[in-house]
Amino acid sequence: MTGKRNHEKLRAEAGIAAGEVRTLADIARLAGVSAGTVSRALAGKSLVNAETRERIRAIARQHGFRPNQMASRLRSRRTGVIGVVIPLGHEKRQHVSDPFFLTLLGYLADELTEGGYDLMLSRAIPDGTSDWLERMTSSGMVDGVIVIGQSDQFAVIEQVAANYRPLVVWGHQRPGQTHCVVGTDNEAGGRMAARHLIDAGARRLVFLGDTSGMEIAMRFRGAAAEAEAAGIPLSHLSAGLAGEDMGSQIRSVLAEMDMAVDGIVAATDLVAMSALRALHEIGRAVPGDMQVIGYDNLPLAAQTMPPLTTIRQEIAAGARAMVERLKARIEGENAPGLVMAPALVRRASTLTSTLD
Amino acid sequence: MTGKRNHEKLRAEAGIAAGEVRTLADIARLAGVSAGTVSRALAGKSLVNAETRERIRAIARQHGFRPNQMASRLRSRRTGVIGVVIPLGHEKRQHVSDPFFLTLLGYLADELTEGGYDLMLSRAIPDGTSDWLERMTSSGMVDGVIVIGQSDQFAVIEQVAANYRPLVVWGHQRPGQTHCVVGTDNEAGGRMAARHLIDAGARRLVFLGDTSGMEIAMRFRGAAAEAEAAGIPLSHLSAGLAGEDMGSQIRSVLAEMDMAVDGIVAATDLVAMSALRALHEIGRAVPGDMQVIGYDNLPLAAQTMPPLTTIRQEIAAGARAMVERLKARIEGENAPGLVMAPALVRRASTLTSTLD
DNA sequence: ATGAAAGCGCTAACAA
DNA sequence: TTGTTAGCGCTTTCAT
Repeated sequence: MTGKRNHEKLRAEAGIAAGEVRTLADIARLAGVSAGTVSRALAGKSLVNAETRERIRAIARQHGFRPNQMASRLRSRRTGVIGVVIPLGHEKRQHVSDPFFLTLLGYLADELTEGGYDLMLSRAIPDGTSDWLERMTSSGMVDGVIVIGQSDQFAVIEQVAANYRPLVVWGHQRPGQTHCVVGTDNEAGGRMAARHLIDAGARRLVFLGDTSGMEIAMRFRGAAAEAEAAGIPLSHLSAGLAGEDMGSQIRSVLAEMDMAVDGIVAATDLVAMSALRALHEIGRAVPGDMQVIGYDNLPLAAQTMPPLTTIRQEIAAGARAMVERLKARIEGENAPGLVMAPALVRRASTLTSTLD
Repeated sequence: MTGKRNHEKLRAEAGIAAGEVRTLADIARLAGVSAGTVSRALAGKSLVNAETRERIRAIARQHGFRPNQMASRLRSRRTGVIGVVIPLGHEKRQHVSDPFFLTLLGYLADELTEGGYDLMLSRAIPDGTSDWLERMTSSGMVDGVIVIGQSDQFAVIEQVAANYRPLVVWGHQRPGQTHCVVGTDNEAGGRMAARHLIDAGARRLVFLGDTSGMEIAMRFRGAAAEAEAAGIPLSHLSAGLAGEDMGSQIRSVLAEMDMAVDGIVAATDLVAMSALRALHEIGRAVPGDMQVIGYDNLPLAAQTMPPLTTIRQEIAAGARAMVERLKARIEGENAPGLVMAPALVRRASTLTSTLD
C-alpha cells in the first residue's frame, strides 16, 4: 500500500484534514456511487437517474465541492480558456497602459465571459524571438489566442499563425498576410482625418505620433497621401510622444513650430488631448488658430475642451468580431479577418467644413 | 544537413510521423532516454547530465515542443496562475470600463508577470450568492485570487475569505474584517478633499457620486464629516452618475442648483471631468465661480482644463502591495492588509488655500 | 442507469 | 545520473 501511504503524506503536506472532500471520489463515497456517476451527475448529463443526480448535487453543494478544472480540462482536452497577449515591443515604458488597449481588453473580457470562456492575460515583452507568443499558443493552457496590437512583431505573428490556427489579432491588415486580423482601415482613417482638416480650411498640417507601431504608421501614411494630393504640406513629429510627459514635449515643439501650421492630425485621442492642453498653455485658440483631430473616439474625447473631433474605431464591435472569429477558428473553420471602416466624429476642435 | 537527415532517421525508427511530437514521451523516444529524464532536462534540474540535457533541449527546440502546462500543473499541484476578479455588482451597465480598475489591472499584470505568474481575468456579475467568487477560488485553476473592488459584495467576500486564505482585495478596510484588503483611506481622502475646498474659500459644497459602492460611500462620509465640522453645508447628488451621459445629468443638475454652491467634491476624476465640461457649458468659471476636486489622480487629471486638483491613490504601489501580500499568503503566511494614506495633488481647478 | 477501467501528459519518489 | 512506477483528479468508453 505504498500508493495509499504516499497519498496521505501528500495530503498531510498540503495541510488537508482527513475526511475533507476534495475529489469526485470523496463525493462518490458519500453518495454510495462511483466516481463516474458523480462526474456525469455534476456535468448534468442526461444518462443519469434524475433522483440520483439531485442527491449527488445536494451532497456536492453541501460540501462546497467543485470539480478540479485542471484535471477536467486535461482529461477532456478542452481548456475553455482564451489567452490574450499584449506585446509591448515598441513601447518606451514597458507596462500596459494604453487606454485603447485596456478598453478593448474590457470588452474582450465581456465577450469571452458571455461565451463561457475564461481569459488568461499575458503582458509580453518581445525579445527578438517568437517565444513571447508561442509560450501561450503551445502551453496547452488555452484553446485559442488573441493578440492585442501587432506592435513591431508583425513577422513573428505571421510565423506563428502559419502553424497555429486559433489566433486572432487586433491591428493592421496587410495584403496577403496569413494571420487573421480585426481592425479598422487606419490608412483610410488617416486620409479622412487630413481631408477633414483640409476641407475645414487648414493649409499646413502636422502629424503628431510615434509611427513605430504599424497602425499609427498607416494613419500617418494616409494623412500624408491626402495632404500631398491636396498640395498641403504635412510634417511629422514623433519624438517623446510615448512617454509620461508628452504634454511638455508637445508644448515646447508647438511653441517653436512655424506659426503657419494650422492643423494637427493626432495619432490617438490621448495625443490630441495633450496637444489641446499644450495649445491652451501657449495661448493658441482651438479651433480658431489651430484645428485638432484625434483618433479612436475614446469616451474621454467627448470630455475635452473643446470636445474633440476624432476618427472613430468601434471597440465593442471589434471585440465581438474577434471573439466570433476565434470561436470559428477553434471549431476548425477558416474565419477571415475584418477591416472595419473608420468614421469621422465631428466635434468642436475643428471648424465646420466649407463643403458641408 | 547530416544532422537533419540523422534526425529524420531517428524519427522514422521511432515510428513518429512528422509534426507528431506532442508529449514528453515522444521527445524521450527521439532522444533515446526516458520521459522522466526529459522532464528533468526541460525543467533545468541539476541532476541531469549536462550533455544529455542539451541534447534533449535541442530536440525539443527543433520540434517547437513545450510541456503541456495543464498536465504539469495538475501533477505538481501548483498552477502558477492568479485569478483576478472584477465584481460588477452595483454597476449600471455590466461591463468592465472603470479606468481606475483597468489601470490597476494593467499594473497587476505587470507585477504578476514579473513574479512568474499568469493572470486569469474574470468579470463577475454577482447574483446574490457567493458563486461568482467561489467558482474562481475552488476551480483548482489558480494559486490565489485578487478581487478588484468590493462593489456591494463585502459580506460575500468576508465569507469566502474565512475558508480561503490566498485572497487579496482592493477596497475599503473595515475595522475587524477578515479579508486582506489593500487600498487607500477613503474617508481620510474625502475629508482631505472637503478640507481643501473649505480652506480655499468654498462655503457651500456638493458631493457628486454614486455611493452604493463602499469606497465612494466612505469618501462621502469623510467629506460630510469635514464639512459639518466646519459648519459648511454639503449636499449629495448621485443620480445618473454611473451611466454613459453623466455629462448631461450633471449639466442639468448644476444649472438648476442653488447658485450659492461654490465647491464640488467629485467621487472620481471621471466625474470631476464631466463636471468641468458641464460647468464650462453653462458658463461658470473654474475655479473662479466654482472649485472642483477629483479623486484618484489618473493620468488624465493633469490633462483637463483647468488641470484637476485631486486626491491621489497610488495605483502602481497598490498593485505591488497586493501581489506581495498574495504571494506571502500563498506561502502560508498571514499577511495583513494595507491602508495607504491619500495625498492632495494641487492643480488649477481649485484656488490656492488661504492657509498656505 | 451505473460501475470498472483506462488513460489525458506530466512529475517525483524510489530504485538501480 | 537515469529509468521505473505510481499517481495528480477527472472523463469516457465499454461492459453490465
